Order: sequence, then structure tokens, then C-alpha cells
Amino acid sequence: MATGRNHRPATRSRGIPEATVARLPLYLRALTALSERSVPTVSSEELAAAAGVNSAKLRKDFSYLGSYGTRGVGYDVEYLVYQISRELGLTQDWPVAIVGIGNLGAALANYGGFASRGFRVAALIDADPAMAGTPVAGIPVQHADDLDRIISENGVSIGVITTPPGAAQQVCDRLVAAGVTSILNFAPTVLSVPDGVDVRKVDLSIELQILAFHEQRKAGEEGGDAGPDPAAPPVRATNTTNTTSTNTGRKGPDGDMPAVMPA
Amino acid sequence: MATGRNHRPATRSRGIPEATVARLPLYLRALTALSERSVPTVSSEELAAAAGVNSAKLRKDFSYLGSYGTRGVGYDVEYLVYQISRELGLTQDWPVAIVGIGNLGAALANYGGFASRGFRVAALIDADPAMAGTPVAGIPVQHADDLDRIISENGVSIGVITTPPGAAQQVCDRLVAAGVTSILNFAPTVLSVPDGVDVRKVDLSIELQILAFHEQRKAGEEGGDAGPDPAAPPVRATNTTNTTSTNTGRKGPDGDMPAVMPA
DNA sequence: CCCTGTGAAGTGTTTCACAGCA
DNA sequence: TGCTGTGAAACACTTCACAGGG
Repeated sequence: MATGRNHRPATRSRGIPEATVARLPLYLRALTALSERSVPTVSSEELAAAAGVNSAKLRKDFSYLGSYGTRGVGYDVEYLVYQISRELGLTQDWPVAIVGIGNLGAALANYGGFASRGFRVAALIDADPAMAGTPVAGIPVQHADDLDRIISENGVSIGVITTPPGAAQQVCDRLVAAGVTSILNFAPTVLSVPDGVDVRKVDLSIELQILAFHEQRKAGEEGGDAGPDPAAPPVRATNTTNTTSTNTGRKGPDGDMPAVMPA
Repeated sequence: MATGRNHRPATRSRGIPEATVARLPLYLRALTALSERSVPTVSSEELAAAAGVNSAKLRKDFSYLGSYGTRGVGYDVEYLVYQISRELGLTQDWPVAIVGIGNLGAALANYGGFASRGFRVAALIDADPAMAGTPVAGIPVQHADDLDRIISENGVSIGVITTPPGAAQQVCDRLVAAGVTSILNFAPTVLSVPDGVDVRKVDLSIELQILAFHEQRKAGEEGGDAGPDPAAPPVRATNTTNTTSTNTGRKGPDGDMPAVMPA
């Protein structure tokens, strides 16, 4: 999941389990849909179905927020929408900056659901001088040289990184230095950040590989047995030598790097 | 995490924990980088650092795959790359179809890391007739009417959904009917699928909401205490009657309760 | 002596099942 | 009666700590 530091390492009372937090947005979405249809109340069973979880889990999750339901009846939709929104911090405005306006960055800038819930695309930043000034999704792209100023002037605390992997750590460092404390990373790179900064990553290639794993299982299964057992696995190198390994000097050798991002 | 059915509900021997499977791609990426730099062996400590996990976890993870290390030395990079690739099913070709060629779909089609490891964009599909024939990332877009044929002709078992949310379930149903058994869903919708079909979702808006939650905590914390405990939470509707009608009332005593917004 | 591999302990999450309230 | 809220059991995952092989 996230790469960042541990959140609240088993701390004080008000602690909502991370797994629960991750589901709240799901509940909120389902509730919002009900709200739009003017449904006044909903049972844990119904809501759970709409959110794609089971009802025991949902009730347990809600129990961490407080007792917001009514026995024998269910939950008041509007009330719950508000409580969850507040818990998630969506009752305030979150200016977001997107760094790296390639295909993906542009797609995100155009993404409607972005602006919807308290999130506002406050700035688009790219390292290509040719892009500066060009509007994407109605917002002019600004040059990376001004990153620091842009972040502080807009009070951005959430940054989205959609740069090529070679640039991600550097961009991350600059964002953090400028005051960003939450990062959503789309670059296939492990970011290292100081304590107190949260990083979440979204990685297409990892998701596909996980699917491939299960897909392979399915295929191997139906044939009865005789799974994929490749003729001859490469022999393990017996060779020992080397040491050094020159730690990970940052600076990627970003040789080629396709438009968006290589593996 | 995923929305799909439970994977292997506590089943047979060869079971690698799901959490481990989710990390294998991370290890693989780190190992590939080492391999490119011709590093022959790596210790659990070094590799763990490169992958952003701790070494005990990494060793435990590898122990599920078998004993591929050498005590006192570490792991053979090439050998491990091969073993993990095989375990993940990346030694075979996975034709993938992307449905919904908007901003995001196009970004994914252009995504380099996509093609890299066994995954191949076999088809782009969109419902807009105007797009049919237009090449995106060098691949001509095909019309959704032919979805069935396209999927079977190309032997696609992994589908990527990047349609608007309203179309996602329908597209999903059609993909499944055509033989797809793994779906990567970018639409902010809960998909329901029959048993045996895996769904993973990638949801920008959920990730942002999770970040906002933690961000809010940080903000509330630095003031010493006096956490966010709003003077008085909005009153719960006591009204059992009603349907329809303005359930707007609920303004929070703490003043606002800004309209929270639809999906 | 270094570093892997792994039991065992610790922590977090899900599910069960039912008491209790509207 | 119907549905929430929640202890307690079951399960999953992580971390510890060290035995043991190279």
C-alpha cells in the first residue's frame, strides 16, 4: 500500500484503523449516490452491498466513528455523509499540485472526480519550458523552476507526482522542502521521504502483475495439474565477487524513458 | 484493495500470502535495476532498502517462494529475477485490452512500462464511432460493438476499464462474457463480477481522500491538542416520516457544513 | 562471522454471533 | 421484531530473535 511512514504507530484513543480509513471513501461514494436519489435511510446490509463489502465489516467500521445508526432502522444517509466527510477532512478545501504534465498528468488534470470532493487542482507544473503557459484543463502549466513559490503561494499540502521515474525523487524532495506533506506518486519508483510525510503510490504495472499472478493460477488449475514448469530454470550463478555496489547514488540514468514512464 | 472475490479462500498448499504477492513486483523492479547495473548478488538488507520494505519482511516473503538465497552471501540477482518473474506469470505473454480511450485510456496506452513485462496492449476499444480507426499510441481504436470478437480473437484475459463510471459495469459484463477473467478498473465504481473473476481497482479519488484524512490529523495535532472536535455535530434527523423533500436542513452548529458534493 | 530462513510472538483485520435498543 | 453495536474468536500479516549453513 503506502510507502510512507507508519501512521500513528499504535497511538492514542481516537485511532481509526487504517483499513477502515481506506474504506470510508467507498462508503461515502455509495452514500452520496443514495443521497442524490433522496433515499433517507439505509441499512448496513444495503449500504454494504452498494459499497462491495460485507455488512459486519461496515458496521464495525462505523463503530469506530461513533454510534451513528438507529437500531431497527439503519443509518440516516445525509447525516452519515456529513460525518464521514468530516472524518476524512473533506469539509475543507485541499489545493493539489500536479507535477509532470504528460499524458497521465493531463488525464488527471481533466479528471472530473478530482475537483468534486474538496480537492482542487491549484497548479500544474512541468519541467518542459515549452509547456509553460499552455493551458491544460483550463489551467496554465507553470515551470518547475517556480515550484517552491507555487506550492507556498497556493498553500498546497498535497502533491501528485506524474513525472518519469528518474525525476520523481527529485521532485518529491522539492515538494517536501516547499511544504508538501502528502504525496500521491504515480511514478514507478520508491520515494524516500522524511518522517511526517505520507506517500501513497498508484502503480499500474504492479496491479497488472498481481492480476497476472492470479490469472496464471487459474490457468494452471483447470488443466488438473502439470502447471507451468519451464524446462530448465537458469542455473544459479556460483560466482562470488564484487562488493562495492556504490549505494544508490540518486540521479537515475534515465536514458530513454518513453513518454509516460517505463517500468 | 481489490473488489473481486476472495482469492483462494484459505486453500491448498502452494499458497503465497496475498500481501507477499503484492510486494513481489516491487522486489522485481528493484532486482531488475540491479541486474541492469550488473550487480551479481544482493543481501536482504540492501534489496529491502531498494524496495522500501524491511529486511525481515523481505526474507519472509522470499521464504514462501523457496530457499533462493545463500547464507552468508545473499541472493543471486539474475536467479531471483527469473524466479519471481515465473511466480508472477511474467514469463508468458499477456495480451491486454483497454476499454474507454479518453484521456486516461490514452495515457495508459502510451504507458511504456505497460509493454515492458509480458504485458502487451492488444486492443483499444471505445464506444465513440468517431474514434474508430484513429490510432492511439500506434494502435487503431476499435468500436465497442466488436468487443466480443476482439477479446476472443486476441485471447485477451486481462481487461482494463477506463470508461466513465456509468458505463463501467456494462463494459465489465461484456468483457467477462467474452472471456476476460481479470479486470483492472479505473472507473470509480464498484464492479460486480461472477466468482473466478478478479477485479483490482485504481481509484485516484480514494487515494486523495485517504491522504486528506492523514493530512487533517497532522494539522489538528500540531496545535498541541484540542483536536478536531467540532463544537456540536449536526443534529441527527429525528424525523421518521418524510421521504423526498429537502433533507438539507442539517447545517452544522459549527457554522457551515459546506455542501459536500456528488461523486 | 555474516546473512539467510523460520518458529514464535506480536499486532492488525475480519468474521462471528448475539445482546440490547428503537 | 429488525437492525445496530460490539465483545470475542479466527485469521492474516509483521516483526522479533535466533538457529544454522556457507
